[in-house]
Amino acid sequence: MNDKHHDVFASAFEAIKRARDVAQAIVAIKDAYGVDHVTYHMAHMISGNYDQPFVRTTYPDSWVSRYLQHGYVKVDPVVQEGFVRQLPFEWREVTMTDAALVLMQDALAHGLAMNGYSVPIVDKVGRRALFSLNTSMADEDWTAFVSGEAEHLSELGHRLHRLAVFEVYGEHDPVPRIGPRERECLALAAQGKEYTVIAQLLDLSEHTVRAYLKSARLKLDCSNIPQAVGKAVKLRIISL
Amino acid sequence: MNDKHHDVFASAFEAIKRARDVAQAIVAIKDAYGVDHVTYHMAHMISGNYDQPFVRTTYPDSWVSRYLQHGYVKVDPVVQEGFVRQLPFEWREVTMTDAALVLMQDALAHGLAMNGYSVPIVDKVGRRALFSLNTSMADEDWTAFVSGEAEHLSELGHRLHRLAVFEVYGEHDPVPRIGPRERECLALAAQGKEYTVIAQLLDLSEHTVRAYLKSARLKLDCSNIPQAVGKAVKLRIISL
DNA sequence: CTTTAGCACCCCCAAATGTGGGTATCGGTA
DNA sequence: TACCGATACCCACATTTGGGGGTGCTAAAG
Repeated sequence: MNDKHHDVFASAFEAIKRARDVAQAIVAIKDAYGVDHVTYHMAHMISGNYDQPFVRTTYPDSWVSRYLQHGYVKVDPVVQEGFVRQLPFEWREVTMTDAALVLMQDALAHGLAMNGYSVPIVDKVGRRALFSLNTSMADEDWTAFVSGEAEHLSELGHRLHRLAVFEVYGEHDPVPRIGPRERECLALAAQGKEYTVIAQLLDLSEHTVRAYLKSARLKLDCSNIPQAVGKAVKLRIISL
Repeated sequence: MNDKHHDVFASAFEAIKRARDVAQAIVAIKDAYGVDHVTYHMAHMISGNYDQPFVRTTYPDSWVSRYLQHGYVKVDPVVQEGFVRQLPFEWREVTMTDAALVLMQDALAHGLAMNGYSVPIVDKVGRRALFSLNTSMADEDWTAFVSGEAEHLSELGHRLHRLAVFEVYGEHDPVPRIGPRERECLALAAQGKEYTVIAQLLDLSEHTVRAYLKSARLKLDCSNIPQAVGKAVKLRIISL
C-alpha cells in the first residue's frame, strides 16, 4: 500500500523466517505491527490419547487459563466464525450470542482490546487454523490499516501455519494429499452411502465414484473402505 | 481407614454432590484434603471443529498457560502414564525422560509441589480421565496418606468424571455402550481386516465376528461398516 | 425368580465391494 | 515439449458384506 506498511510487513516477514517456533514468530509480528496481541490457533492436531490444541498467543496467562478452563472456545464467536469462513474478517462483523457477549466482557477485563482481525487458514490437506490480531486502535484507523494489509496478513498467516505444522509434525507431514472429489466421496462413504447413492449425490457415474474411492484408499494406504474411512476420520480429512 | 480420613472424604464427597461444576468440586476437594493442588483432566471430548481438552485445575494461571502453550501434555509423564495405566499411582513412581525432567523443573518454578498421586478413570464407554492431587507433603507422610485414602480417591475421581461428563454433554451422553468384543471387532475392521482374519485374530468363528459387527453397527445406528468405523473413530470408541 | 444383556455360534443369498485392468482430457511443472 | 496428477469415465469377476432369520449359555438387574 505504502512504504510504512511495506516496512512493517517486511520486518514481520523476516522475523518469521528467523523464528525457530511459532511462539517467537507471533511476538515478532506483534512487535512489528505494534498491535496489542497476536494469536495463532491450529484447529486440530492429529492426536493420540488426548485432545491437545495448538495455540500460541501473546494474551496474558490469566486469560489463556481462564479461556481454557471455561471452555470458552465453544462460545468464542471469532473462533466459531474463523473455523468456518474462508475469508479474513474483522471481529466487529461477527454476530454475537449472549454467551459471546459475556465472553467479550470477560476478555476486556483480562486486558484484551476490542478490535480484532482474523485470517482463516486452510492448507492443501484441509487443515484449518486461525491467525488473529487484537488491537485497541480506534475503529476507523484499524479498518483502514487492515484493509491495506490484508494480503500481507494472509501471507503471514500461511507462513505461521507452515511453521506450526513443522513444529508439530517435523519434517514429515502425516496427511496425504486427498483431492476434493476424493474427499467428498470419502465423506459420503463415511456417512453410510453406497456407491450408487454417492454417484447420484455428486452427479457422477458409479464407476467414477469407485475410481475416486479407490485412489483415496490407495493414497491413505488402506486395503478397504472401512479402513480408509477410519483413517480419514482420524486424520480429520473428513469431519462427519 | 480412621476417623480423620473418613472425615475429609465425607466432606469432599458432600462438596462434590453440592458442586454445580467440576471447577467448584476440585476446589472443594483441595480444601477438604488440604493438598496444594487438584486437577481433573478428561482425555478427550467428542470435538467438532477443533481440539478442546476438558481440564479443571487449581494450578496457577501461569502454569496452565505455559503448559498449554508449550505443548507440555505431550511430555508430561504423569499424563502419559495416567492415560495408559488402569491403577492409581504416585508421581514418584513414573519414569522420567529428559524432557520430563525439564518440565518438572519448570513446574516447581511455577509453584507446583513435588509429590503427587493420580487416579486414572475409565468409564463404561471407554472414555478416559485423570484425577490428580499435588502436594508438598513429605514422601513418607504422603505415601501413608494416599495408601489409606486410595479407595476414597477412586470414588471421588469417578464422581468428578460423572460431573464432567454431565457438564460437557448435559443429560444425554452421546456415546452408546459398545461391548468389549464388539469394540475389538470394530477396531480390527477399522484396521482393514476382513471377517475371516478378525475371526482368526480373536479366535472366534467368522459368524460370530459378523454378529458382533452387526450389533456394534446397530448400536451406533449405522447402515454399514464404513459408517460404523467412521462413527466409532469420531466417538473415540476405537483409537486406531 | 424372571427378565434382560452380553457373548458365542449358525445359515442363506442378493447386493455391494475389491481388484484388476482400461481410455481420455486438462492444467501445471519439468 | 513431454510428463505427471487429478478428473472423469468404463468393464468384469471373485470375494465380501448386509440383513434377514435362528439357538443356547451365563451373569447381572429387576
